[in-house]
Amino acid sequence: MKKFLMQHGYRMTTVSDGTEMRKALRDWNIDLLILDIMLPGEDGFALCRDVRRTSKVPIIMLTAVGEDTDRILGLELGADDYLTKPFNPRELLARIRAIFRRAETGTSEIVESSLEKVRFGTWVLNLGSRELRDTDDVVVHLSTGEFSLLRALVKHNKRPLSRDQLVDIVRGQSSIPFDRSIDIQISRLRRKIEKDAKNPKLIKTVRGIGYQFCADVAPV
Amino acid sequence: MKKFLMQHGYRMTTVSDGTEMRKALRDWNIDLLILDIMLPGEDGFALCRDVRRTSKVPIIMLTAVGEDTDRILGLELGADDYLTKPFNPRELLARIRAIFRRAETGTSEIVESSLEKVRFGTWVLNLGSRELRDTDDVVVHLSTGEFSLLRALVKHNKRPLSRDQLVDIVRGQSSIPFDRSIDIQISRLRRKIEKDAKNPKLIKTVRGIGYQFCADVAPV
DNA sequence: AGCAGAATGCTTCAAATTGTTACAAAAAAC
DNA sequence: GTTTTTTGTAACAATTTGAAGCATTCTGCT
Repeated sequence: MKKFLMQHGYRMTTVSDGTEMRKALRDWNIDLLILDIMLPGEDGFALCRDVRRTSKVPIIMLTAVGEDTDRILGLELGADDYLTKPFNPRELLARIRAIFRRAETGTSEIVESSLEKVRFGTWVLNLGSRELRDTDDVVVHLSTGEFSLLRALVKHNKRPLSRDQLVDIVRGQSSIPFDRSIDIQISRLRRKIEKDAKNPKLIKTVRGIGYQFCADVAPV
Repeated sequence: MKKFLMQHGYRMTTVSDGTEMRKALRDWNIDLLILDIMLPGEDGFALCRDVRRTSKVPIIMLTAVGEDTDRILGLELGADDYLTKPFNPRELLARIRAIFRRAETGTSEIVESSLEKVRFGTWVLNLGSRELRDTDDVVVHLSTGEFSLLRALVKHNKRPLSRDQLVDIVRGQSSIPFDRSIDIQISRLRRKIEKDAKNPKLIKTVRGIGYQFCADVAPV
């Protein structure tokens, strides 16, 4: 499964018990947790409830038993989805995508509405009114695409995003091979928000990966 | 199912085909859509894809066939979850709760019936008398179409609306291809309510999508 | 170092999208 | 029936965007 998902563009970390899981959650930026119910030591339900106490990371639970009660228990404990073994790997893929799509749309809307403005560097970005202002309150006009791109980068602050991911977020579709449009949008965005576009401090290039928003982002 | 869910505290509206569904989505603030695949006329997949084009409302799909491909198709088309008939009503309830937990929200949509007047920017819009006044109480005359358009935008405050949606709301019919009439109405509306029609602060264009009302809207 | 190949930056330009004006048709008011 | 208002069409202007292509930078290697 790890191999399959990595082939489809996800970075994976596998762990073998609850202790390792907690370590991984602490050491990495985990975006999604796939959790089996049958485990050595603590079972999946216990881990799920435990994770939910401190984190909102999406959880998909796997179970060999297709009992209704198990499904209900998992969902009540805070799992986001569940899958009965044996399952079609493509269905797992579809469910992962569904969760991430939700994370882009549904969840982020909440975050956005409660998190109306963010500050980074000398800028304040208003996510509701789509306005970017510097500390003197001067508005810098961003085109629709520039705003979308900046919003995506800021939202995934401190994480490198691949061009594919960015195209997906900004245009809502997967990119064609050799698509360079993101590079150009990045270039235009840098020209507007970087003091020195040659030495970008906010949007850095991660060679071989994509781009990463590096400044601290704070709610206003 | 309607009765069951209403007993558990949800308000429900049931419809019998795609046309009724679209009308309900337009006329109500729908928080969640439960969609059967087997339907008269367009099937659930078609409706799901169609809804996703314009809305992010969570969708749970129901199907009698437990085929993997069906599940995958539904999720790929933008459904948020999926349930095989026959199902335990409590599982449906658990999944509905899971979705609402993910999207714990008071949507920013204004409930029309309960609101007589709203304030945004320097304006107060009286939805009953259809009057727009500035802070000096000076009435700015809006034509029928302009008022409808403004009301639609304000109601779906902070969400981009496509031209199709807007035509649909304003004229009650779907638009012909390449209909630019909304653009012109937007232009006329901006001339009346924006301080600087060249740099709109209230009604912004979302390229490739439509228009979005960006100002904060508060009940008066 | 120096070099080749790959990845990224950026300019130019054309296509697509959107904004706006002028004017005519349609509707409403008188 | 006439006048006024509203609305849509056509046309053109402005903006935004992405493709092509070359320049630049980076990486691994000698």
